[in-house]
Amino acid sequence: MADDQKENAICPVNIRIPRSPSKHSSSMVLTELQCAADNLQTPTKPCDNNGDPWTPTANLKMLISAASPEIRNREREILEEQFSGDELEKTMPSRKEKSLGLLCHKFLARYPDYPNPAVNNSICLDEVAGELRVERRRIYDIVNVLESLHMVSRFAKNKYVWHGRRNLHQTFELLRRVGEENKYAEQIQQLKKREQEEMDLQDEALIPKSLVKSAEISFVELPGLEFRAASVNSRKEKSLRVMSQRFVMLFLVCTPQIVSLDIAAKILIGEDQLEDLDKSKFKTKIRRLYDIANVLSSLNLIKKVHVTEEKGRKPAFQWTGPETSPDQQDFAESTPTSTLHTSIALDLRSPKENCAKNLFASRGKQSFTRHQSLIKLAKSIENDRRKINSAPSSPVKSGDADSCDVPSKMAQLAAICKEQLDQTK
DNA sequence: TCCTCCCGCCATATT
DNA sequence: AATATGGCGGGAGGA
Repeated sequence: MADDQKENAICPVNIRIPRSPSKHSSSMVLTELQCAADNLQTPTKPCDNNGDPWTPTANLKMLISAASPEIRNREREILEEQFSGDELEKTMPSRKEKSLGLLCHKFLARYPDYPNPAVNNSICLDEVAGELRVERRRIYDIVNVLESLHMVSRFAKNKYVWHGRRNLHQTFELLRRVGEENKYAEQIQQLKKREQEEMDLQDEALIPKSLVKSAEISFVELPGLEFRAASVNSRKEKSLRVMSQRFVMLFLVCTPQIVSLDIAAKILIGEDQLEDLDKSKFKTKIRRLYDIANVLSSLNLIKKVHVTEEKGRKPAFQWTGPETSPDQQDFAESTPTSTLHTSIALDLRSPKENCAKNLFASRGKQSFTRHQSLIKLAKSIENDRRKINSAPSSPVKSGDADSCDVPSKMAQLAAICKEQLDQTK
C-alpha cells in the first residue's frame, strides 16, 4: 500500500530572518541578550515527582518544564475526585476553553506588540508551555505561524526572540508581492469559476480536476525570492509555516479580502501536490487552515465570516489586518525578484522549483541547518551585509515603526552568537 | 449533521 | 541515544 509516503522535502516557502546592518556596538546588545540566553537550557523530559531536585533554580526549572501535561492530568483527577456529575462538567475546562485561539491570546498577552529591542525579548518554549499549562506541541503551533510572520524568530533550541508586530508591515508587503507573483488572485478567480461551472453538472469530487490545470498554469517559477543567507533551508520547512504565509498571501492579493477555506485549501494543495488531490489531503489541509486561522484571528489579522453562494454558506475568513498598498516603492523599484533584498527572507520554492534552487546555491553552501557553527553564522551575516548594503535603505515613510527593527535584529544575531558560544564551549 | 479543531501518536530533525 | 520539532488525522465537542 503505502500510498503516499510523506515525501516531505519539497517545500515551497520558507522564511527566515536575516540581515543586520548597523555598525553598532553590538556588544551592548549582546550583553543584554546574554542574560536572556543564559537563563535556561534544555529542559528535562517531563516525568518526575519521584526524584528530588533540590537546587532552588533547578527545582523551579524542572517544575516549570515538567508542568503542563502532568499537572493537567493531576488537575483533572483532582477535579474528578472533588466534584461529581454536573459540577464536574462545569468545572472541567470545555473544549472551547482549550482552543488554540484562546491559548494564542494568552501567549500574545505575555509580550508587547512593539517590544523594546534593547531588552530581553527571548522566549523559552518550555517555560511558556509550563506557565500556560499546555503541552509543548501546542506552543509550536502558535510559534510556527508567528514565525511565519516574523513576529518571532528562533535563535536556539527552545528559544525564540520576540519581535512583536514590528516586522509585520514589511512581512505583509513581501507576502503580498510574492502572492502577486504567484498569481494567487487569478487562481482564486479560476477556482471560483470552476466551482460554479461544475456545480451545475454535479459535484463529484471535492477537488475539481480543473484545479490541476489552473494551478499549473499560474504556477510561476519564482526566480528566487530566496535569501538563504542566514536561513535554515531545511527541506522540511513544509506545512504550517509555509501554509501560514501562503494563506496570508491570499488575503493580501485579492479584493475583497475574503478567502473561503476550501479555496484556500485547494490552492495550497495545488502547489504542493498536483497529483494526489484526494479527499483526505483536503481535509487535513482544512484542519491546518483552521489552526492557522485561529492564531491569525488572535492577532486580529483575520476574522471569520461566511461567503454565501448558490451552493450555500461556506466558511471563510476576512482580512482585518493592515492594508498593504498595491504597489510599492520601498522594494527597490522593479528589482528583479532574484535580487530582492529585504530584511526578511522569503524562500519561495515549489516542488519543481526546488530544483531551481541550485541557481541560487550561493557559494556551495548547502543545507546547514539550524545554527551550526559560529563560522557559518559569521559567513551568513557577512552575506547578509553584502546584500543589504546594496539594498535600498529604508521603506516608505508611512510613519511606521519599522525603523527600529535594526537593533532588534542586531540583538537577535547577538543572541545567536551567544548561544553558539555557549554551545561550543 | 457537519463544522471545528483538540489531542497526542509517531516520524523527523537536532543535539 | 536522547530530545526537540512538528506532520497528521482520528474522533469528539458544539452549533
